[in-house]
Amino acid sequence: MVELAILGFLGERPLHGYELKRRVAHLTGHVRPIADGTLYPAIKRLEKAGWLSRRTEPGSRAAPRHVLSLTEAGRDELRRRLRDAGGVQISDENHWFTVLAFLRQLDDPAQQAAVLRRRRDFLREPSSFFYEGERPLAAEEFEDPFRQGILTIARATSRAEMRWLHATLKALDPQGPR
Amino acid sequence: MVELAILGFLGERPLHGYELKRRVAHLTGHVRPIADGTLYPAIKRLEKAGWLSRRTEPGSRAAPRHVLSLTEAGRDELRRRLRDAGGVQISDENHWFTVLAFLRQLDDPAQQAAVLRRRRDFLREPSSFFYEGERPLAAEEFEDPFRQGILTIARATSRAEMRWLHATLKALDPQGPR
DNA sequence: CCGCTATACCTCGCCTGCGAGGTATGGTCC
DNA sequence: GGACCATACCTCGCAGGCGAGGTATAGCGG
Repeated sequence: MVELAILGFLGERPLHGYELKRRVAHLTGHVRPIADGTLYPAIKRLEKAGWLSRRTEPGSRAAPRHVLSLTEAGRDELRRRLRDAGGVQISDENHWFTVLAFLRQLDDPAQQAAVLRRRRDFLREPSSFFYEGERPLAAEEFEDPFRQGILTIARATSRAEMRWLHATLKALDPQGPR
Repeated sequence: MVELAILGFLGERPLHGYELKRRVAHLTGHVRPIADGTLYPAIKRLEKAGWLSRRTEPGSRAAPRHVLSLTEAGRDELRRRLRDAGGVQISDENHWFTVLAFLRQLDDPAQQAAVLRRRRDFLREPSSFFYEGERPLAAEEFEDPFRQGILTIARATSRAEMRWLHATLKALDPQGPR
Protein backbone atom coordinates (compact mmCIF):
# COMPACT_ATOMS: atom_id res chain seq x y z
CA MET A 1 0.00 0.00 0.00
CA VAL A 2 2.81 2.36 0.90
CA GLU A 3 4.62 1.41 -2.28
CA LEU A 4 1.60 2.30 -4.38
CA ALA A 5 1.29 5.62 -2.57
CA ILE A 6 4.94 6.41 -3.22
CA LEU A 7 4.68 5.53 -6.90
CA GLY A 8 1.47 7.51 -7.15
CA PHE A 9 2.72 10.70 -5.57
CA LEU A 10 5.98 10.58 -7.49
CA GLY A 11 3.93 10.07 -10.64
CA GLU A 12 2.59 13.57 -10.10
CA ARG A 13 5.90 15.28 -9.40
CA PRO A 14 9.35 14.55 -7.99
CA LEU A 15 9.49 14.81 -4.21
CA HIS A 16 11.95 14.23 -1.44
CA GLY A 17 11.32 11.62 1.23
CA TYR A 18 10.18 13.99 3.92
CA GLU A 19 7.55 15.62 1.79
CA LEU A 20 6.45 12.19 0.61
CA LYS A 21 5.97 11.24 4.22
CA ARG A 22 3.69 14.20 4.83
CA ARG A 23 1.53 13.39 1.83
CA VAL A 24 1.25 9.71 2.54
CA ALA A 25 0.24 10.48 6.12
CA HIS A 26 -2.62 12.67 4.94
CA LEU A 27 -3.71 10.14 2.38
CA THR A 28 -5.49 8.02 4.97
CA GLY A 29 -7.86 10.87 5.71
CA HIS A 30 -7.40 11.68 9.33
CA VAL A 31 -3.69 12.19 9.69
CA ARG A 32 -2.15 8.88 10.50
CA PRO A 33 1.60 9.35 10.51
CA ILE A 34 3.56 6.82 8.56
CA ALA A 35 6.62 5.45 10.36
CA ASP A 36 10.09 6.14 9.02
CA GLY A 37 10.73 2.44 9.28
CA THR A 38 7.94 1.96 6.76
CA LEU A 39 8.71 4.72 4.32
CA TYR A 40 12.44 4.55 3.82
CA PRO A 41 12.78 0.80 3.35
CA ALA A 42 9.91 1.02 0.85
CA ILE A 43 11.76 3.72 -1.06
CA LYS A 44 14.84 1.50 -1.08
CA ARG A 45 12.86 -1.42 -2.47
CA LEU A 46 11.37 0.64 -5.26
CA GLU A 47 14.72 2.19 -6.07
CA LYS A 48 16.39 -1.20 -6.20
CA ALA A 49 13.72 -2.38 -8.63
CA GLY A 50 14.62 0.53 -10.89
CA TRP A 51 11.28 2.29 -10.49
CA LEU A 52 12.63 5.50 -9.07
CA SER A 53 15.82 7.49 -9.15
CA ARG A 54 17.27 9.94 -6.66
CA ARG A 55 19.15 13.16 -6.97
CA THR A 56 20.70 14.81 -3.94
CA GLU A 57 19.99 18.46 -3.33
CA PRO A 58 21.32 20.72 -0.60
CA GLY A 59 18.66 20.94 2.10
CA SER A 60 16.68 24.17 2.09
CA ARG A 61 16.93 24.58 5.84
CA ALA A 62 18.33 21.27 7.07
CA ALA A 63 20.15 18.12 5.99
CA PRO A 64 20.54 17.45 2.26
CA ARG A 65 17.46 16.14 0.54
CA HIS A 66 17.13 13.23 -1.76
CA VAL A 67 14.73 14.25 -4.46
CA LEU A 68 13.03 11.16 -5.83
CA SER A 69 11.45 10.84 -9.21
CA LEU A 70 9.69 8.10 -11.11
CA THR A 71 11.56 6.39 -13.91
CA GLU A 72 9.81 5.25 -17.07
CA ALA A 73 9.79 1.71 -15.70
CA GLY A 74 8.32 3.13 -12.51
CA ARG A 75 5.49 4.77 -14.40
CA ASP A 76 4.76 1.48 -16.14
CA GLU A 77 4.74 -0.27 -12.79
CA LEU A 78 2.36 2.32 -11.33
CA ARG A 79 -0.06 1.86 -14.21
CA ARG A 80 0.24 -1.90 -13.95
CA ARG A 81 -0.59 -1.84 -10.25
CA LEU A 82 -3.56 0.42 -10.79
CA ARG A 83 -4.89 -1.60 -13.68
CA ASP A 84 -4.48 -4.94 -11.90
CA ALA A 85 -5.83 -3.76 -8.55
CA GLY A 86 -7.66 -6.65 -6.93
CA GLY A 87 -8.06 -8.58 -3.72
CA VAL A 88 -7.25 -6.47 -0.71
CA GLN A 89 -6.92 -3.41 -2.90
CA ILE A 90 -10.58 -3.73 -3.77
CA SER A 91 -11.98 -5.05 -0.51
CA ASP A 92 -10.11 -3.06 2.11
CA GLU A 93 -11.17 0.55 2.36
CA ASN A 94 -7.72 1.88 3.17
CA HIS A 95 -6.15 0.12 0.23
CA TRP A 96 -9.03 1.00 -2.04
CA PHE A 97 -8.72 4.68 -1.24
CA THR A 98 -5.06 4.53 -2.13
CA VAL A 99 -5.94 3.08 -5.51
CA LEU A 100 -8.61 5.74 -6.02
CA ALA A 101 -6.22 8.52 -5.13
CA PHE A 102 -4.06 7.74 -8.14
CA LEU A 103 -6.48 6.12 -10.53
CA ARG A 104 -6.45 9.23 -12.69
CA GLN A 105 -2.92 8.35 -13.71
CA LEU A 106 -4.24 5.24 -15.41
CA ASP A 107 -5.13 7.27 -18.40
CA ASP A 108 -7.43 4.89 -20.26
CA PRO A 109 -11.04 5.59 -19.14
CA ALA A 110 -12.06 2.03 -20.02
CA GLN A 111 -9.43 0.65 -17.70
CA GLN A 112 -10.43 3.08 -14.98
CA ALA A 113 -14.03 1.97 -15.36
CA ALA A 114 -13.01 -1.67 -15.12
CA VAL A 115 -11.39 -1.03 -11.75
CA LEU A 116 -14.44 0.83 -10.46
CA ARG A 117 -16.66 -2.00 -11.64
CA ARG A 118 -14.65 -4.48 -9.59
CA ARG A 119 -15.25 -2.37 -6.50
CA ARG A 120 -18.93 -2.05 -7.34
CA ASP A 121 -19.29 -5.79 -7.72
CA PHE A 122 -17.57 -6.30 -4.41
CA LEU A 123 -19.90 -3.87 -2.65
CA ARG A 124 -22.89 -5.51 -4.26
CA GLU A 125 -22.18 -8.86 -2.66
CA PRO A 126 -24.73 -9.34 0.07
CA SER A 127 -23.02 -8.83 3.36
CA SER A 128 -23.74 -8.49 6.98
CA PHE A 129 -21.72 -8.25 10.11
CA PHE A 130 -23.55 -10.57 12.43
CA TYR A 131 -25.51 -13.72 11.99
CA GLU A 132 -27.89 -15.83 13.94
CA GLY A 133 -27.06 -19.20 12.44
CA GLU A 134 -27.51 -18.54 8.75
CA ARG A 135 -29.77 -15.54 8.91
CA PRO A 136 -28.11 -12.11 8.73
CA LEU A 137 -29.23 -9.69 11.39
CA ALA A 138 -30.38 -6.17 10.52
CA ALA A 139 -29.41 -3.15 12.57
CA GLU A 140 -32.82 -2.89 14.13
CA GLU A 141 -32.86 -6.48 15.27
CA PHE A 142 -30.48 -6.36 18.17
CA GLU A 143 -30.49 -4.14 21.13
CA ASP A 144 -26.72 -3.67 21.26
CA PRO A 145 -26.33 0.04 20.41
CA PHE A 146 -22.70 -0.41 19.37
CA ARG A 147 -23.47 -3.05 16.80
CA GLN A 148 -26.33 -0.93 15.60
CA GLY A 149 -23.75 1.79 15.11
CA ILE A 150 -21.53 -0.44 13.04
CA LEU A 151 -24.37 -1.34 10.73
CA THR A 152 -25.75 2.17 10.33
CA ILE A 153 -22.34 3.63 9.64
CA ALA A 154 -21.43 0.90 7.17
CA ARG A 155 -24.75 1.36 5.42
CA ALA A 156 -24.27 5.10 5.07
CA THR A 157 -20.79 4.59 3.63
CA SER A 158 -21.93 1.93 1.25
CA ARG A 159 -24.77 4.05 -0.04
CA ALA A 160 -22.62 7.11 -0.61
CA GLU A 161 -20.02 5.07 -2.41
CA MET A 162 -22.55 3.27 -4.58
CA ARG A 163 -24.14 6.52 -5.62
CA TRP A 164 -20.76 7.94 -6.54
CA LEU A 165 -19.71 4.76 -8.34
CA HIS A 166 -22.79 4.73 -10.54
CA ALA A 167 -22.47 8.37 -11.44
CA THR A 168 -18.77 8.10 -12.20
CA LEU A 169 -19.12 4.90 -14.20
CA LYS A 170 -21.80 6.51 -16.28
CA ALA A 171 -19.55 9.47 -16.98
CA LEU A 172 -16.59 7.25 -17.85
CA ASP A 173 -18.26 5.02 -20.41
CA PRO A 174 -21.77 6.19 -21.23
CA GLN A 175 -22.51 3.17 -23.38
CA GLY A 176 -19.83 0.88 -21.90
CA PRO A 177 -20.25 -2.73 -20.72
CA ARG A 178 -23.16 -3.19 -18.32
CA MET B 1 -7.20 -7.15 15.98
CA VAL B 2 -7.78 -10.84 15.48
CA GLU B 3 -6.97 -11.49 19.11
CA LEU B 4 -9.57 -8.98 20.23
CA ALA B 5 -12.13 -10.55 17.93
CA ILE B 6 -11.42 -13.99 19.33
CA LEU B 7 -11.67 -12.81 22.92
CA GLY B 8 -14.83 -10.91 22.07
CA PHE B 9 -16.68 -13.75 20.38
CA LEU B 10 -15.63 -16.24 23.05
CA GLY B 11 -16.86 -13.75 25.63
CA GLU B 12 -20.33 -14.32 24.23
CA ARG B 13 -20.21 -18.09 24.15
CA PRO B 14 -17.74 -20.97 23.76
CA LEU B 15 -16.98 -21.77 20.14
CA HIS B 16 -14.71 -24.06 18.18
CA GLY B 17 -12.06 -22.65 15.87
CA TYR B 18 -13.92 -23.21 12.64
CA GLU B 19 -17.01 -21.37 13.79
CA LEU B 20 -14.81 -18.61 15.16
CA LYS B 21 -13.29 -18.30 11.73
CA ARG B 22 -16.68 -17.82 10.13
CA ARG B 23 -17.68 -15.12 12.58
CA VAL B 24 -14.43 -13.21 12.40
CA ALA B 25 -14.63 -13.25 8.61
CA HIS B 26 -18.06 -11.63 8.70
CA LEU B 27 -16.97 -9.09 11.26
CA THR B 28 -15.26 -6.94 8.65
CA GLY B 29 -18.56 -6.34 6.92
CA HIS B 30 -18.19 -7.66 3.44
CA VAL B 31 -16.94 -11.18 3.92
CA ARG B 32 -13.21 -11.05 4.08
CA PRO B 33 -11.99 -14.55 4.93
CA ILE B 34 -9.43 -14.76 7.66
CA ALA B 35 -6.47 -17.02 6.91
CA ASP B 36 -5.88 -20.17 8.94
CA GLY B 37 -2.36 -18.97 9.40
CA THR B 38 -3.76 -15.96 11.20
CA LEU B 39 -6.44 -17.60 13.31
CA TYR B 40 -4.78 -20.67 14.75
CA PRO B 41 -1.51 -19.08 15.84
CA ALA B 42 -3.57 -16.34 17.50
CA ILE B 43 -5.58 -18.95 19.37
CA LYS B 44 -2.34 -20.56 20.47
CA ARG B 45 -1.01 -17.26 21.76
CA LEU B 46 -4.14 -16.54 23.76
CA GLU B 47 -4.24 -20.06 25.13
CA LYS B 48 -0.61 -19.87 26.18
CA ALA B 49 -1.34 -16.64 28.03
CA GLY B 50 -4.04 -18.46 29.97
CA TRP B 51 -6.90 -16.46 28.50
CA LEU B 52 -8.76 -19.36 26.99
CA SER B 53 -9.12 -23.06 27.54
CA ARG B 54 -10.01 -25.84 25.15
CA ARG B 55 -12.07 -28.97 25.43
CA THR B 56 -12.08 -31.56 22.65
CA GLU B 57 -15.41 -32.75 21.34
CA PRO B 58 -16.13 -35.40 18.72
CA GLY B 59 -16.78 -33.57 15.44
CA SER B 60 -20.43 -33.40 14.44
CA ARG B 61 -19.73 -34.41 10.86
CA ALA B 62 -15.95 -34.22 10.53
CA ALA B 63 -12.70 -34.13 12.50
CA PRO B 64 -12.90 -33.58 16.27
CA ARG B 65 -13.50 -30.01 17.34
CA HIS B 66 -11.70 -28.03 19.92
CA VAL B 67 -14.29 -26.02 21.75
CA LEU B 68 -12.68 -22.88 23.11
CA SER B 69 -13.92 -20.84 26.02
CA LEU B 70 -12.79 -17.73 27.80
CA THR B 71 -11.19 -18.15 31.22
CA GLU B 72 -11.75 -15.62 33.98
CA ALA B 73 -8.34 -14.13 33.21
CA GLY B 74 -9.42 -14.01 29.56
CA ARG B 75 -12.52 -12.02 30.42
CA ASP B 76 -10.42 -9.59 32.41
CA GLU B 77 -8.08 -9.24 29.46
CA LEU B 78 -10.98 -8.62 27.09
CA ARG B 79 -12.35 -5.87 29.31
CA ARG B 80 -8.89 -4.39 29.72
CA ARG B 81 -8.36 -4.25 25.97
CA LEU B 82 -11.74 -2.66 25.38
CA ARG B 83 -11.29 -0.12 28.15
CA ASP B 84 -7.77 0.84 27.05
CA ALA B 85 -8.55 0.96 23.33
CA GLY B 86 -6.41 3.66 21.76
CA GLY B 87 -4.09 4.44 18.89
CA VAL B 88 -4.83 2.28 15.88
CA GLN B 89 -7.90 0.87 17.58
CA ILE B 90 -9.41 4.34 17.56
CA SER B 91 -8.04 5.68 14.30
CA ASP B 92 -8.31 2.72 11.94
CA GLU B 93 -11.84 1.91 10.88
CA ASN B 94 -11.32 -1.84 10.76
CA HIS B 95 -9.84 -1.93 14.24
CA TRP B 96 -12.41 0.50 15.56
CA PHE B 97 -15.28 -1.62 14.30
CA THR B 98 -13.80 -4.60 16.09
CA VAL B 99 -13.77 -2.63 19.33
CA LEU B 100 -17.34 -1.49 18.74
CA ALA B 101 -18.51 -5.02 18.07
CA PHE B 102 -17.66 -6.08 21.59
CA LEU B 103 -17.90 -2.85 23.53
CA ARG B 104 -21.11 -4.03 25.13
CA GLN B 105 -19.08 -6.53 27.13
CA LEU B 106 -17.37 -3.63 28.89
CA ASP B 107 -20.28 -3.40 31.24
CA ASP B 108 -19.67 0.01 32.81
CA PRO B 109 -21.53 2.63 30.72
CA ALA B 110 -19.12 5.34 31.84
CA GLN B 111 -16.19 3.36 30.49
CA GLN B 112 -18.06 2.67 27.27
CA ALA B 113 -18.73 6.37 26.89
CA ALA B 114 -15.07 7.19 27.49
CA VAL B 115 -14.09 4.96 24.58
CA LEU B 116 -16.69 6.55 22.31
CA ARG B 117 -15.49 9.99 23.31
CA ARG B 118 -11.96 9.10 22.22
CA ARG B 119 -13.25 8.16 18.81
CA ARG B 120 -15.34 11.33 18.63
CA ASP B 121 -12.33 13.48 19.48
CA PHE B 122 -10.33 11.72 16.82
CA LEU B 123 -13.00 12.33 14.19
CA ARG B 124 -13.25 15.96 15.22
CA GLU B 125 -9.65 16.66 14.38
CA PRO B 126 -9.64 18.67 11.19
CA SER B 127 -8.54 16.44 8.37
CA SER B 128 -8.22 16.37 4.68
CA PHE B 129 -6.77 14.02 2.14
CA PHE B 130 -4.98 16.37 -0.17
CA TYR B 131 -3.21 19.63 0.24
CA GLU B 132 -1.92 22.40 -1.89
CA GLY B 133 0.99 23.50 0.26
CA GLU B 134 -0.71 24.12 3.58
CA ARG B 135 -4.24 24.66 2.40
CA PRO B 136 -6.53 21.61 2.46
CA LEU B 137 -8.46 21.04 -0.73
CA ALA B 138 -12.22 20.52 -0.71
CA ALA B 139 -13.91 17.92 -2.89
CA GLU B 140 -15.21 20.52 -5.28
CA GLU B 141 -11.84 22.09 -5.83
CA PHE B 142 -10.19 19.54 -8.01
CA GLU B 143 -11.38 18.01 -11.18
CA ASP B 144 -10.13 14.50 -10.44
CA PRO B 145 -13.40 12.55 -10.09
CA PHE B 146 -11.70 9.78 -8.14
CA ARG B 147 -10.38 12.09 -5.47
CA GLN B 148 -13.74 13.76 -5.37
CA GLY B 149 -15.12 10.29 -4.66
CA ILE B 150 -12.75 9.75 -1.79
CA LEU B 151 -13.77 13.00 -0.16
CA THR B 152 -17.49 12.59 -0.64
CA ILE B 153 -17.48 9.03 0.67
CA ALA B 154 -15.33 9.93 3.65
CA ARG B 155 -17.57 12.85 4.43
CA ALA B 156 -20.71 10.74 4.32
CA THR B 157 -19.15 8.17 6.64
CA SER B 158 -17.91 10.76 9.04
CA ARG B 159 -21.29 12.43 9.25
CA ALA B 160 -23.18 9.21 9.86
CA GLU B 161 -20.74 8.18 12.55
CA MET B 162 -20.81 11.55 14.26
CA ARG B 163 -24.57 11.55 14.36
CA TRP B 164 -24.58 8.09 15.87
CA LEU B 165 -21.83 8.94 18.35
CA HIS B 166 -23.67 11.96 19.68
CA ALA B 167 -26.93 10.10 20.06
CA THR B 168 -25.28 7.14 21.76
CA LEU B 169 -23.17 9.25 24.08
CA LYS B 170 -26.25 11.12 25.17
CA ALA B 171 -28.02 7.88 25.92
CA LEU B 172 -25.03 6.48 27.83
CA ASP B 173 -24.45 9.36 30.20
CA PRO B 174 -27.16 11.99 29.94
CA GLN B 175 -25.38 14.35 32.31
CA GLY B 176 -21.91 12.87 31.88
CA PRO B 177 -18.66 14.76 31.25
CA ARG B 178 -18.88 17.20 28.33
C1' DC C 1 -15.58 -50.28 0.52
C1' DC C 2 -13.29 -46.90 -2.24
C1' DG C 3 -12.72 -42.34 -3.33
C1' DC C 4 -14.41 -37.80 -2.93
C1' DT C 5 -15.72 -33.76 -0.45
C1' DA C 6 -16.44 -30.85 3.47
C1' DT C 7 -14.98 -30.14 7.86
C1' DA C 8 -11.38 -29.12 11.14
C1' DC C 9 -6.89 -28.19 12.65
C1' DC C 10 -1.97 -26.99 12.29
C1' DT C 11 2.88 -25.22 10.58
C1' DC C 12 6.16 -22.72 7.99
C1' DG C 13 8.22 -18.91 5.59
C1' DC C 14 7.28 -14.49 3.79
C1' DC C 15 5.98 -9.65 3.56
C1' DT C 16 4.48 -5.34 5.38
C1' DG C 17 4.49 -2.03 8.75
C1' DC C 18 5.85 -0.21 13.41
C1' DG C 19 8.73 1.66 17.03
C1' DA C 20 12.86 2.69 18.95
C1' DG C 21 17.05 3.88 18.17
C1' DG C 22 20.74 6.53 15.64
C1' DT C 23 23.18 10.17 12.52
C1' DA C 24 23.72 14.55 10.39
C1' DT C 25 22.82 19.45 9.12
C1' DG C 26 21.12 24.05 8.98
C1' DG C 27 18.86 27.85 11.52
C1' DT C 28 17.63 30.37 15.74
C1' DC C 29 18.08 32.16 20.30
C1' DC C 30 20.62 33.72 24.12
C1' DG D 1 29.55 30.55 19.57
C1' DG D 2 27.22 27.02 22.05
C1' DA D 3 22.83 24.92 22.95
C1' DC D 4 18.94 23.60 21.00
C1' DC D 5 15.47 22.45 17.67
C1' DA D 6 13.46 21.13 13.30
C1' DT D 7 14.55 18.90 9.31
C1' DA D 8 16.04 14.81 6.89
C1' DC D 9 17.55 10.25 6.41
C1' DC D 10 18.57 5.50 7.83
C1' DT D 11 18.72 0.69 10.35
C1' DC D 12 17.35 -2.96 13.23
C1' DG D 13 14.37 -6.19 15.44
C1' DC D 14 9.71 -7.28 16.18
C1' DA D 15 4.83 -8.48 15.46
C1' DG D 16 0.70 -9.39 12.87
C1' DG D 17 -1.31 -11.37 8.98
C1' DC D 18 -1.18 -14.16 4.59
C1' DG D 19 -0.72 -18.08 1.57
C1' DA D 20 0.68 -22.44 0.57
C1' DG D 21 1.29 -26.48 2.22
C1' DG D 22 0.03 -30.57 5.20
C1' DT D 23 -2.83 -33.88 8.25
C1' DA D 24 -6.95 -36.12 9.77
C1' DT D 25 -11.92 -37.48 10.08
C1' DA D 26 -16.81 -38.17 9.07
C1' DG D 27 -20.35 -38.70 5.60
C1' DC D 28 -21.88 -39.73 1.00
C1' DG D 29 -22.20 -41.57 -3.71
C1' DG D 30 -21.37 -45.35 -6.67
